[in-house]
Order: sequence, then structure tokens, then C-alpha cells
Amino acid sequence: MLDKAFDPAALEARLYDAAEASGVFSADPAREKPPFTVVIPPPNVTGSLHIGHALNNTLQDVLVRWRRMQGRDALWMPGTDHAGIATQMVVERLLAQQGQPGRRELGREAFLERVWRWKAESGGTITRQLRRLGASLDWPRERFTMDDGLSAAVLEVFVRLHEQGLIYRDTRLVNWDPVFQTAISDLEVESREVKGHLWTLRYPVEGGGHIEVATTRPETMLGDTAVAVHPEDGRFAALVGRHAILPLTGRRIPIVADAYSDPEKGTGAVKITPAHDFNDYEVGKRHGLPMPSVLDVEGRVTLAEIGGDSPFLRSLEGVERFEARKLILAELEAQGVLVATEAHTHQVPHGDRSGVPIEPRLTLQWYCDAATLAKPAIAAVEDGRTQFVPRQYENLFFAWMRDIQPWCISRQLWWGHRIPAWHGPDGTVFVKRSEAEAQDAARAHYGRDVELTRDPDVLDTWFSSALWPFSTLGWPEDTAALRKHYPTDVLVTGFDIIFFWVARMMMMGLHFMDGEVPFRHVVIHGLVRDAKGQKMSKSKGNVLDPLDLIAQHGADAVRFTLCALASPGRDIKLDPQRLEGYRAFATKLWNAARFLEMNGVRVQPGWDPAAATDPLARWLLAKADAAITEATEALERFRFDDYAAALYGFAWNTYCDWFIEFAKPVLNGPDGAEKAQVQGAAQHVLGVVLRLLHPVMPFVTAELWSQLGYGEATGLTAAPWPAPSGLRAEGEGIDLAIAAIGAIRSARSALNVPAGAMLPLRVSGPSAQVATLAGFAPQLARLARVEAPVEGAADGPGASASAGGLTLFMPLAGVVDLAAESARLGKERARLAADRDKLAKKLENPGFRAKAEASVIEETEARVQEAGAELARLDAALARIAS
RNA sequence: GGGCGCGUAGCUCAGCGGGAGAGCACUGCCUUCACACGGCAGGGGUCACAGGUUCAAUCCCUGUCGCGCCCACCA
Repeated sequence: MLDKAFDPAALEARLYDAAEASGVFSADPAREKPPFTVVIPPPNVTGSLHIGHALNNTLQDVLVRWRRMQGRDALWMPGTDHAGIATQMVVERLLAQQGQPGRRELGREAFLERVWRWKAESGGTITRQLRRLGASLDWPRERFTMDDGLSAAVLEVFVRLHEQGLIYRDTRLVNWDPVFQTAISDLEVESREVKGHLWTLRYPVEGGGHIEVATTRPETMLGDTAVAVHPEDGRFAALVGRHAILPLTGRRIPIVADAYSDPEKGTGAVKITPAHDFNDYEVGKRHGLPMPSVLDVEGRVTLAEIGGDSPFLRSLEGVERFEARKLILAELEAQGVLVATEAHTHQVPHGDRSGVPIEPRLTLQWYCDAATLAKPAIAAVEDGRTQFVPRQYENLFFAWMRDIQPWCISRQLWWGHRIPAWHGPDGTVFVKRSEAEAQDAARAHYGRDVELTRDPDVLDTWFSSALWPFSTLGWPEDTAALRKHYPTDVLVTGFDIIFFWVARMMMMGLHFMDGEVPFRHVVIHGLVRDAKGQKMSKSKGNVLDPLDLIAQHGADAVRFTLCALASPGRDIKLDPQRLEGYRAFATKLWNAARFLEMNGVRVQPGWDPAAATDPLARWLLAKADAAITEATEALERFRFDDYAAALYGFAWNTYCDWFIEFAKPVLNGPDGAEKAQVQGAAQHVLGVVLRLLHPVMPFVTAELWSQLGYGEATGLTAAPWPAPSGLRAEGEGIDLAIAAIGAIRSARSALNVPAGAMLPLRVSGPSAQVATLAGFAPQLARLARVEAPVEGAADGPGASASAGGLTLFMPLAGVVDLAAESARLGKERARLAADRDKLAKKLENPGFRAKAEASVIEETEARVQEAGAELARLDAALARIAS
């Protein structure tokens, strides 16, 4: 006997552990079954599960569980990411909090040891939480981006790309994060609006006169090496080719003509600081300008490359950049160079992790030739080998890939994959798989043994993530798993990492896996926001912790809610009220099962739906077929919302409300063929519901599955996905009865028939329908007493109600409020008449006659007729009431 | 500045060339022996606005307004 209610807190963890231990979540390459493969977007190893993970992993789990039930050898690859900057930051902060020596004091080796220790201590959090969510990952295969195998893959990829000339070193202007003191990629920079100032500076021109430039960054003026004006700007034509004298340093800088200068902006003349601005850098290259740096790795003033000398300049050495700005402005003002100050709001690039303005710096870094690698990736999406869902995200992908810049892959961090490059004494670089190989190469190069130093940099975290779909399967080894499970089927992820991750997996996958895409579908979901649509953030205090929600409502309810709200590519507004609603759904299912159990419904393993003859049984089976089809098609289209809605509707409305209500008199009645068939259908379709729901609600379904005796709880995970029984949609009688009950209730409500009052009900209409309905007298018993059916037109006093082609006629004299009924019918009549007129007009339209499909015309004609008949009936009823 | 998306019932959202839908909320009735985390019924929408295409537009095109996001942009 089932308990009064399902208690998720007590059961979910136990059910999960049993399933994991049983091995049902594991794929086996040796199995004959066709593969279905998903790789998890690896969460940060030191992170914890947030609501976005909950959504992302619920959707993946639904797909994986569904395909597994369909008989695929489903592999959902688990793992975590080392998350370079993020993790290094966390550990550094932790050291500071604990008053321990910092990263620099510890030194590289000791610090890394500390990070590994932290990983060992905290690295299991998120994987435990994924289990709590119910994610059916193949845990024995769990990987970490810095484990030995994946590190080997990273090494191999780096060396090969270098050999192919697709990885190279270059001195370019990079985005420099002065807090982490590392280069970051373009993607790790985000614009923030800053309220600043626009200052106008007056530079004297050699030989007389002056030229005014506007700037938002006066501190960089120390590194100016030119002033640029537009070649066609008449105002400055006479100055081009002459020199300005840079204040503070006294340096001579040329006034050059360059189309970059925009006559509309600022003063029309722009100061050029090639080492601290991306546009200026390009101008500098075009005009062969020197490129002195003004700021060091920490963003402090350095005078080394500037030239000039004065007490003021010396006072700037080592001053932080924003402090230097103030000092320089004061000095410029004192010297009369600063001629105007105005408020100015503009976008300033910030490091996405550090949150401070990035500082462009001219440095030597490692680059990956993304443009070359992007070409096959673009082609693969163009010809549909990889498809985005929803499709419009392909535009985003193309836009970025077609204009992709060299990818700066080196980071001046410690936590990450160290670049396999060794430097000789003269700066020659040897990129090899090991130090020994590098030594061999160096010996060959120099003709003797030399001391090599390893490149101190590590790789961008996304470099190893880019290899995830094949590195986790064992590449570069030729493993059975790799052969069977690559390419993967679906990647489920948020739009925010299409560039960071999806695009790069496409590039690397195609390049290293013989032109095979890493995944066939990319399913993009939105962001989970709070009930008001606000982005969740700690500072706003509106963060919903999925583990709290699970503790409160159960993992099934959380999963179902996320699934039901996941309309493609759209953000989700998560209202806790929804969770309560879907928690109720799990309870409803539980109680329905409990009721059936109490009424003698038992699992009958060999029960054959095709042999069912009872109308109620056949009706239910036909509806179940429709639900199976709907659910399956929804999942095939990645429409998680439709899948959830189909099941919610079928399980609650069709099964619990209508079927069980109709079954009650039968189940309480005498034993016999009818009862046996209704019981058989009840248990059969409940089994279908449990299986259809299992991908999204794995816990309550598994518990019912085992408690009711369908099989082992873990067995449901591998139970076959339901196939339609193939019954033709029969049982019209049930639909008729449902419509009749609805109509009678509606009429009772409209007529204010007192609760206890039993209506005598006469049914008129085609004889077959009348006979069918009479068969449902027990189900109608609470609402009306079915009297001897009368074939033909209705007559006598009272109200009529329409029920899909059938006319119910209820003699209601004595219980009816005639005035109210008359008003109601009048209103209905007006609505119906307007409807009919609209349709009739349409039919008169010659264009419609000529061009619309025949079926549409027929349908319209039928509707006009129907409306006409209905109107006649209403008129008759109104007339009767009037008399 | 360039691009993408969204404005449909009070709310959250499906639908997207020929009858305006769901869930929740609301109203009324039902303390029916699985479930009040329940049942039934009902009210509620010129599908943002303006043009256009079409026999026909919520749906296609153009524009306007409003909202969101992405990219670029430190004069």
C-alpha cells in the first residue's frame, strides 16, 4: 500500500544511489545498440550548482534518459573544468582570508600544490549536486580538464597546431588585465558605461601655433607619438607634416594625415598613443611610429620608454594609472595645456573577471590562427552538419566566425596547462611534447647541449574546453568509446558561451577528427531569471538556489518546472509559485496511483492493449497513443515545453480527471469482463505515463514503478519507451459523455440548479448517440436522472444544451430561473450570429471561392450550417421561455 | 553605429496565412469514500501601432513606438 504522499526528501537520494550503483547510467561501447552521446558543459571544478546548471542539466538529462529508454547506448559524459582565472582567484582570496602567504610568496610550485589540494577538498561539490538533481551521468567516465589524459590531448593539439603553423608567437597589442596581470582574449572583455570626462589639450606646434586634441585618457599622453588629422580636413591641412611638441616630455611628434581621424569627433585632431589604444596602434603601424609603453603590468606609470626628464615626470614613476591621471591633469592645467573639460559618458572595456578597466599593452603572446580553423566550422553549419536550435543562433555564430580575430591563447597565470615551449639562450623557441624532445631539438639546433627554460605561461582555459568532445573520449588514443561516440549527438548550452566554447569546439573538432563535427545539434537555452525577469545576482539578493528548491519541492518538481518553461532560446522567468504547481502534479500522480491500488488495480505484465474491446479502455488507450506521439515528437524537436505540457495534460486531465472518474462506477461494480478491461487499461496506461514522465521526473516515477510492481525502480531507467498500441481513435461514446457531462454541468450552473436537485434528463438526437449516452447513466447519476430517451426533436419547456452534435433536452420547469436563462441565451445568440455572419460573408467572397482550398471551403460551409442550426435551436428555446 | 530577438487573456508564455490557445490567477458551484497540493463550470483578448501584399493577415513585407540582448566604439 502506497504512503499517503510521495516524500521526495526521503526517497530521491536513495533512488539515485541505487540507480548509480546498478550501472544503468553507464554506456558500453561493446553493446550493439546505436550510440547517443552528450557531453556535459563542464562546470567549474570548484563551483557549485546554480539555477542555470539546473536548467542546462535537466534538459540534457531529459534527452539522455529518453534516448536510453528508446534503446540507444546512451553516454552522458561527466566532468569538470579547471577554470584558470576563476580558480586561481578563489584560491588566492582564500589564502588572503586565512592570513597565509600569497601566491608570489609561495612560489609557483607550492601555490599549484595548494590549488590541487583545494580541488581535492572542494571539487566534489558540484558533482554531488548534479546527482541530487538526478542527472544520469556516466560517472565512472568522469573527467577533469587537467587530468593526465586531457592534458595529453592538450599537449598533442598544441604541438600539432604549432607544427602546422596555426599556433605562433606574436607581439601585438593585447587586452591586459592589470589585476590578474595577464593577457585576456577579446571575449573576456566587457564594455561598461562609465561617466568620465573629455579633456581638450593644446599641444604647441613647432614653428608657431598649436593644435588641440581631445582625450578621455590624459595619462597616456606621455606615450603619444603623433597627432593625426583627417587627410581631407581643410582646417588642419597646413599642419600636416609639421611637428607638435608633446607637453611634459618635450618630445617632437609628427602631425600625420590618417583617415582614422574623424573630423566630427572631439576637436577633429586626435592624439596617437600606439601602445595603449587599439586604433592608435593601427595608425602607428601605418605611419611607422615608435610605440613606447607608459604603463607597466600593474598599470603603474613607467618612464623607461618615454624619454624626457623633469622633477614632475620623476614623481610619476610607479604611480597607479588613475592617480597619475589626476596628477597629470593638474600639471597640464598649471602649464595652460588643458583648455577644456567636459562631462562625457562612454563605454570602457573591463576585464570580465577582475571588473577593472583593461589596459591595452604591447606584449609577446601565443596566438592561434582562428580564422583558418573557422572556415570548416562555418561550412559545417552552413551545410547543416551541425544545426543550432533555435536556428537563428546560427546567425550569431556566423557573424562572429566570419570576422574572427587571432585568438590569444597564452595567459600569464599559473593554474592551467603550461605551454609546451622551451626557450634557448638566444631566444629560439622549441615547441615539443616533452622537455627531453626539446633538448634533442636544441642540441640539433645549437650543435651542443644548452640550458632551456620552459615558457612560464599557461593556456587559456577555453583551449582545453575546445577539445572536450573528443579528449574526454580518449583522444589521441584510438579508443572504442571515441570510435563509437564521436561525433556526439547534442550539445545543450546557453547562448552566452557560443563564442567561448561552441565555436571553438567546432574548430578543434573538425580539425582533429578528420573533418567530423563535434556535435550534430546545438540546443541553446536562455537564462534563468527571477519571477520579475531580473537577472539573478547576489547583490540583488534574488538568487534562487536549486538545492534549496530541491529540498523544498523535490528534484522532480524543479526539473519539471524548468522543462515546462524552457521554450526555445528564451529566458525563463522562474516563479516559485510554478514550482508549487508542479509539485502538486507529482502529488496528483502519486494519489492517482494510490487510488488505483486501493481499487484492486494490479500490474498485469502480459496485458495486451490490442485485445481491449471495452469503450472506456479503448478510449483511454487511444488517448495514450496520442500522448506518446505528442511527447516523442516534442522531444525530437527539442521542444521541452511541449513535452512537459503534453504529459501534464494527459496525466492530469485525461487520466486522472476523466478516465478515473469514469472508471469509478466500473471499479466499484461487479466483477466481469468490463471491470477486467478497465483495470487492465488502467494499469497499462499508468505504466505508459510513468515511462513517458521518467525522463523529466525520474524519482517519483521510479518509486511508483517499483512500489506498484512494474519492476525494479532502477529498471525504469532502462525500460522501453512506450510505443503506441495502434488502436484507432475509438470510444466516441466517452467523448460524447464527457461533452454531455460538461454541458449538463454548465447548464446547471447557469440555471442555478440547487446542489442536491436531480434533473430529469431526456436525451434526443440520432439514435446511436442516444443509446451510447444512456449507457453512461451511472456516470451521469450525480447530475441528472436519465429518462427514457426520445429520438427526434426536443420539445416541452426548459433549456437545451449542445454537446457536439447531440442535443440534450432537459425539462426543467420549476427549477429554472427563466429570466437569467433568457439573458444568457440572448447573449449566446448574439455571439453566434455575429460569427455566422462573418463566415457567411467570407463564403460570398468570389476570391475565396476561387482560391481557397476545397477542404477549407467545405469546412467553412459546414460551420455556417452548424451555426444556423444552433441559432434555430436557441431561438426556439427563447420562444419557449417567452411563452 | 551594426546585428538579433521580443511586444498575443490580469501574469508567464505557446501558436504564426483561412474558426484566438495553455498554465497560473480570478469568479461561481461542489466539505463526492485518491488527492482542497482536489473537481466542474465560467468571465476575460480590435494578437503594440500605422501602412502594404493577399480573395483572406495575429501570422508575410515596410515603417513607427516600446522592451531586451549581442557585437563594435576609451577623441
